[in-house]
Amino acid sequence: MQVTGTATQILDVAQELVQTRGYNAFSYKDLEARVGIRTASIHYHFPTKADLGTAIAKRYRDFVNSKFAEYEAKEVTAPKRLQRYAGLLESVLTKGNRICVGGMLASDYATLPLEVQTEVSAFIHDNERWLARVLKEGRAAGELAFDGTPEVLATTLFSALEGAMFVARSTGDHGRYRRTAEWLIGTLMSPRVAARRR
Amino acid sequence: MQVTGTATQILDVAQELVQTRGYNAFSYKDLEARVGIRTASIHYHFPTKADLGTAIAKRYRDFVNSKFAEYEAKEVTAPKRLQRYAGLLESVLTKGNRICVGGMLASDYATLPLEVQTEVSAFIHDNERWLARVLKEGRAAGELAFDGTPEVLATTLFSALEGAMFVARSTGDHGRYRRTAEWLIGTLMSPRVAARRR
DNA sequence: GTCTATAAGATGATAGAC
DNA sequence: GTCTATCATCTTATAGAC
Repeated sequence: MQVTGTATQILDVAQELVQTRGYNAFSYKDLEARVGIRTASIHYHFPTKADLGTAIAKRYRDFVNSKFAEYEAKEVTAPKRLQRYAGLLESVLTKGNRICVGGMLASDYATLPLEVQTEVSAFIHDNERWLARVLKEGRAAGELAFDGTPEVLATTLFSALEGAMFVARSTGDHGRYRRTAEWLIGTLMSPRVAARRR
Repeated sequence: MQVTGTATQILDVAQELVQTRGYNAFSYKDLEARVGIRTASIHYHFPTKADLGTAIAKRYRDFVNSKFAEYEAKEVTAPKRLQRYAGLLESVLTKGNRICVGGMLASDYATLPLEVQTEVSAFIHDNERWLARVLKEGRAAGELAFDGTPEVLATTLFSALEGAMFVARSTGDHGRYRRTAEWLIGTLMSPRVAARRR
């Protein structure tokens, strides 16, 4: 049985609409039927759309950050941690053709309220920072081999996976996401690349 | 001195708004002041927003396809052709913080009129097909070295560059795009060719 | 907390005059 | 081709009753 509070229900529904349609393509009216209360009542919980957008972005960032902690606790090697990360985004894509909240809001960036923009920038920063750390440790441990700095590769990985979600959705081919993720991680583990570095 | 027709002017302004704000975040009203005619007049040229969106997408796809031909004519090696391609998107980003029309519309995909969706899918297909061909020929010529199929790497490259545009814009750091592009192309270049470049 | 009622403005589009 | 006028609807709220 669902014991979820109204505010959480609103966030759940609104987040799904952000992920499928984008920030500018959903309205309080869209939430009405799905949540089961009137738009005026939704405004009670989230006075403005900026408040709602900020809450969605903050909650999602917290969620992903908690996944980082989980992957570090459960997986010992860098390749496994990267696979978990790629798998997280893949599950988002698979579950209702959704896009990562961070990636979708990044596409809406120019039109977002300032507070939401700040959250989006922070989300990207969190992701890239974690990826860079995993990459750095993985290279130090000899589990990964790559040229350049962990930071550059981190932003490349993040960009590629987020972009792949859009591409997969627009081509109706989720396999495109999976193959992109596998190529990226596979290349980082490749002996050929390892050999090149010596 | 005039030269540019009204329809073209409308397309120019509307395209810029698509690239900066997205399909759902601009209106005929936004075009009014910038084009210098009333919304009713814009409806004369493009009866519905779907017509306008389709025209923007088609024209942009033609433009990019013409660039493919140009790069093949002007550049002989695969790395150079890829650098030109990455440079094209970089110029889009640098010129007014714009996003590639294809990438931005891919982010709006679920809310697009069917005709525009079809154009977006075709745009992605065109880009991936050209990239796959360049990659395949480059590997055959010994200019590039990579694991996996040209097709998988093509979709990875496209996803990464499109994603990097969003990331660059949301972080206010265009350098992120450039470094991503350089890492990707640099990684593909064989040790032999890479050594020759120094 | 949720409702009805209402508001001001935006939006996509059409009719008909010039 | 461009205009004014008008439209039905949507959007983001706010006020006040229950």
